[in-house]
Parts: sequence; structure tokens; C-alpha cells
Amino acid sequence: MLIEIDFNSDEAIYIQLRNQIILGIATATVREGDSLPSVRQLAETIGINMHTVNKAYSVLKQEGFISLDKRRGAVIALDVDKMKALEEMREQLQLILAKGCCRNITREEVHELVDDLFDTYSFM
Amino acid sequence: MLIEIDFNSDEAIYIQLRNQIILGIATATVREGDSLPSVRQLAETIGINMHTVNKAYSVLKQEGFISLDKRRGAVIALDVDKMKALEEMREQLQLILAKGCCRNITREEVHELVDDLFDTYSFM
DNA sequence: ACTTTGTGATAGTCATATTAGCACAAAGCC
DNA sequence: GGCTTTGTGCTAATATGACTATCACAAAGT
Repeated sequence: MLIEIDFNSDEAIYIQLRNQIILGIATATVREGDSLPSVRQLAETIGINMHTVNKAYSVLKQEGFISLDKRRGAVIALDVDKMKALEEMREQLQLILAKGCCRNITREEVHELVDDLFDTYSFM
Repeated sequence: MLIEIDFNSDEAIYIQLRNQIILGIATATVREGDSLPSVRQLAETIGINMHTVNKAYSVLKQEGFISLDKRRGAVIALDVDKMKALEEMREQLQLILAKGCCRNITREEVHELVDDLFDTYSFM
């Protein structure tokens, strides 16, 4: 799994890491049960501090994407609470759709965008 | 237009302000051509500093939602660059849909969510 | 034994967010 | 003409979060 960090981004490094790992899971680059590299390994590969990677992993654990194990390290383990996920998605979509609405984007165009992206994430 | 700030939120005050104003535009609480309160007025109403409101307005201007005028203050003026807006929306949807995908949310459920929210933003 | 693992504590640096105070030119009002 | 309000600019102080740098330690694998 290739991870690229933009050091000039205004987005925190550990957030970029988290996002790319989530995208990696959705695009089936990594699958349920797979292990992520150790915090020290990944940190050295990217060229950042160990604790920054650890923070990204902690966030992913807290959000229910991975499970941290002493023996196997960080393992992909999806906590599927659909109701909670739908509520969260609704909240996040709210602002994005409002922006689009101000720019005269129609609901049909949003549907196309959703379908287009969903085809990329067809891992089930 | 009612504005509520959560001072315990991890989201910056000026970001909360920006978001609520965008939602206000989309829900037609404020309409194109309307003026927003002056930076000093709004700051006093909310109980925050003048410069924080000014920052929110500056961001909204830079993003093409309002236009700042010496005489009329901050006026709702939507810069409709649809292509740019679609590109931006695609980028923002990418992560949100990836998250949902990991939680087994189907594209039909996303469509329902989109339609539901779009009904709220029917100002055109 | 040796290495690697996650994890914790501590401390320093840097950027950002927020507030405060002062100022000034332009516009509106009486 | 006086007065107020407007956006905008400047500087400075404080607080918080992000990132890095070390040192450390117990648990697990080889």
C-alpha cells in the first residue's frame, strides 16, 4: 500500500495518514485481517516521527477501523455500527451538499458522483 | 438568522461560523443580495472577538459565497463555477463514501440521504 | 540472548486560533 | 460640519495542538 504525505498541506500528517488508510481499506488495497506496518517501520518509510504514526493508528482504532494487538500489531478490523455510520455520514454530507447547492449542483449530478465513487470502492 | 457556537468544539470558531452561514444560504435563511451583520455587531451578539468574525467573512469571500463592500458590508454573492465546485465535491465525497463503504452502507442508502438533505436545501 | 513490538512520560519547537487594543479612511446620518 | 459606524490594517499576548526528539519498559518472536 502506497502512502504519500504532502508536507505542505494544511492538513495534519496523522490525518492524512488516517484518510489514506481508510481509502486503502475501501479500495481493498488492504483487507480485513491484514496487518499494517509497525509504527516504527511506517514512520521510517515515510520519514516522520514514530509518535505521529502512532497517533494515526490510535485515531483509526478509536473510530473502529483497526484493532491494536501487542502480537500482530495494527490489524484491519471493521466495527460495523451502521446506524451510527449513517448518522455520521448525514452530518458530514450536510455541509458539502449545502455548498454544492449554492453552486447550482443538482441532485442528479450528486447521484452520478456518488455512483462513480462507489464503483471505485466495490470491495464487498 | 440564528447562529450558535459550540465553544467546546474542536472546530475553530471561524470555521463554525463559516459553516453555519453556508447552511443559512442553502436553506434560504439568507438570500442572494442580503447583507450579513457587521463584524462588530455579530461579534458582540455571539460574544467573540471582532477579528474572528472578520476571518470567517474573509474565508467566505475567498471561497466565493459573499462579497465584501465598504458601503453594504458583507453581501451574499454566489460565485457559481460549477466545474470547480464539482471537482471540490468529488474530493470531499471520496473520504466520506470510503468510510461508509467500510461500514457496509449501500449506494442506495447514500442516495436516500442525498435526496433527504436536498429537500431541505430547495431554494432554487 | 537479542530484536522488535506497542506504549508511556517528558520536553522542546512551531504554527494556528483567539483575544486585545489602537488606528484610519470611507460612508451614512442628523 | 460633527458624529457614528463601517471594513480593514497593524502589533502583541496567550493558549492550544501538531510534530519531533529522547529515554524507557514490559511483552512477544526469533
